[in-house]
Amino acid sequence: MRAALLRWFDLHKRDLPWRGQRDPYAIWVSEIMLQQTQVSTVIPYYRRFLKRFPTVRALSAAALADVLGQWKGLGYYSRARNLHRAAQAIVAEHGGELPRTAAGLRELPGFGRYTSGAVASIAFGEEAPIVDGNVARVLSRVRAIEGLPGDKAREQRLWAEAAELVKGERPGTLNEALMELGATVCLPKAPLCLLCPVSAHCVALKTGRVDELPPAKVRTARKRLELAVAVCRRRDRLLLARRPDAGLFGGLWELPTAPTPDGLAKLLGGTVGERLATIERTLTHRDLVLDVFPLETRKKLDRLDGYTECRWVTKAELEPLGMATAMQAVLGHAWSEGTRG
DNA sequence: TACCCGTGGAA
DNA sequence: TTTCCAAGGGT
Repeated sequence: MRAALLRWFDLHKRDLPWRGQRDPYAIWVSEIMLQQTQVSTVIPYYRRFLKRFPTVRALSAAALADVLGQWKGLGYYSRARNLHRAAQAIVAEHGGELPRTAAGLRELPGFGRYTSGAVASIAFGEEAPIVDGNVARVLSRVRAIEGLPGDKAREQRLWAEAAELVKGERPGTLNEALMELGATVCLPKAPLCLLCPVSAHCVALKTGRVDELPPAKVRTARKRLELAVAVCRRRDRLLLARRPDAGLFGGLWELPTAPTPDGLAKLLGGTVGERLATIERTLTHRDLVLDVFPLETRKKLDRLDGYTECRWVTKAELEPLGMATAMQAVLGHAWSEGTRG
């Protein structure tokens, strides 16, 4: 099975920008960006990021605000904060070089079990196993491993199988091959078993259970989160505020937000006008509803309760700030509203 | 352990 | 339109 995977990968692997070079830093960046994010989404971000921050030292010397600005729109922003923190730790404690083992990497922020194994195997050739969504699906089928995602016995079995499989020549390539197979052949629905290099080893195929393995994750219903957002303007500037580092949209900039319009008046003073727009966004676990209001106030507003800092910015100054996609949609309305009257 | 954290592609 | 879920980690 191992030989079949490697042979298949050598012939059929996609040509991706982080393949074909051994810079551990570049491999690391790609692994972080690819967490819960599809390849096609990552590619432009990866290129821009490596151009802007070409080395660990360059990243560690950058301001977090610039890193979050580069990450804008990619989601799961704690990844960017942890990447930056880890770069600083690598410079401060490891002479600017990534630790070369999974165990060493695991100590750094943002390196969990998967990412440590991925970087250690792909960049440094360690026989370190990985189990991501792709590998879990492939191994569930090939070995007919039962249980729901998250089930402890199932996870343990998957990691044990992955650990067994990675031993031997080219462990990093073997890991990449498993993921590539899951991403392009062993698909969640309607897998392409006729094209699969390991179909002869696949218990699920042999027993007609490909469609029932692995079982879908049980998902809880999304919660509705409705917020009032203030468009507070002075000449050609809007009032922006930066959220605390932890939690939803952590460390990102936004128009000041409160649970209700009254809450906005309390936060900013002044008078709330008629609703300008409502923006709805669906996140994995939330239905986000943003009601946008104009607000006029004469208060000084050089700081705001619940925010790390705030700033009056022009459209040009706003461009590089880290910001969630939902808030960028709100800003579209805010600027167009201003040019009208 | 259970829950939190974004976004977009695909069917 | 809705649902799934993607190279997961932190708390």
